[in-house]
Amino acid sequence: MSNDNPKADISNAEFEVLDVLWDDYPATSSDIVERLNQKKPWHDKTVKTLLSRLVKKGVVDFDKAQRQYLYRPLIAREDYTKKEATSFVSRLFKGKVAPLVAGFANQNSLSQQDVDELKALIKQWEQNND
Amino acid sequence: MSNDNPKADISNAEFEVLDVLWDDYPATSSDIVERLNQKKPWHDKTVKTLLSRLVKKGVVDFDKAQRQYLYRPLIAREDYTKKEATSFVSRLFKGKVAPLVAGFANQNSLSQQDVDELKALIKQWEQNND
DNA sequence: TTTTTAAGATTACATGTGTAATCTTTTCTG
DNA sequence: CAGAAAAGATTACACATGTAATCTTAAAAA
Repeated sequence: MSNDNPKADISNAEFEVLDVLWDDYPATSSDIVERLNQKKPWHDKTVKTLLSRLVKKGVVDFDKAQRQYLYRPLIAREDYTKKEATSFVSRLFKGKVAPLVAGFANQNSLSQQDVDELKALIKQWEQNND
Repeated sequence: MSNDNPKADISNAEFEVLDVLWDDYPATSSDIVERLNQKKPWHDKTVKTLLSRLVKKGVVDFDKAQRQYLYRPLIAREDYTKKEATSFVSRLFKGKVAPLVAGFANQNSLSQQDVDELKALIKQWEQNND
């Protein structure tokens, strides 16, 4: 069954499942359980429940392969994270990213690599907006 | 009653209340309701409930002034947003801010001002980490 | 072929959350 | 002073979420 308009929010636990699914798919529920168990000691029944909820919410779908299901995400990780980031920044920082980055900076959570990447982004941006 | 270790998560609705409280405090519940109503059509009973929950969670406290309460936050907005941002970025972007900013950039959500601020942050950072 | 197993479906259940309504008590108002 | 209004406390209630256990069914094993 497919759902063309993914709705509803994805809960924290559901996100963890989606997260490992994004890493590599299609995947069976056992695959997913196994990957999750590298990090979270979740019961396989729990993971199945979360998968079902994701399917019901229209963000994951599956194809049947014998008696197992092969799950795959219906939304791209980048689209999801972009949307979430936008809403997060809008809620907590009035839509401005700089203050968020400032928090990282004054917390010593910025690495040289982060800074290099930010500089590259800025250079790129300036080329497009001269 | 005061609670020295603010625990528990702040829900979305609770955050909205805290958000306007941060804007100016101490404030009575009516003040808060009024400010919120600039944006959200929330019933005053609803706001009271949210305030109570914030108090119970130890993130807001109050002093009695006659029969009204004067509410004030027990945590600073900056501390809260910093913590939330860290956990958000860690969950969705493996802890790296740059990819988050990249999402904004390629979505045309970066303004000249954002870029200026980011450049200033970077300059600052480089001075501290030469 | 009978039995065991394992996949997914269904059910469970406590706690959180959104969204108030009602209750209690204390001050205004007339 | 009696009644109305208003502040906070308590109660309500449906839906979401975390976290599974049980049920059903089909496939694999003996």
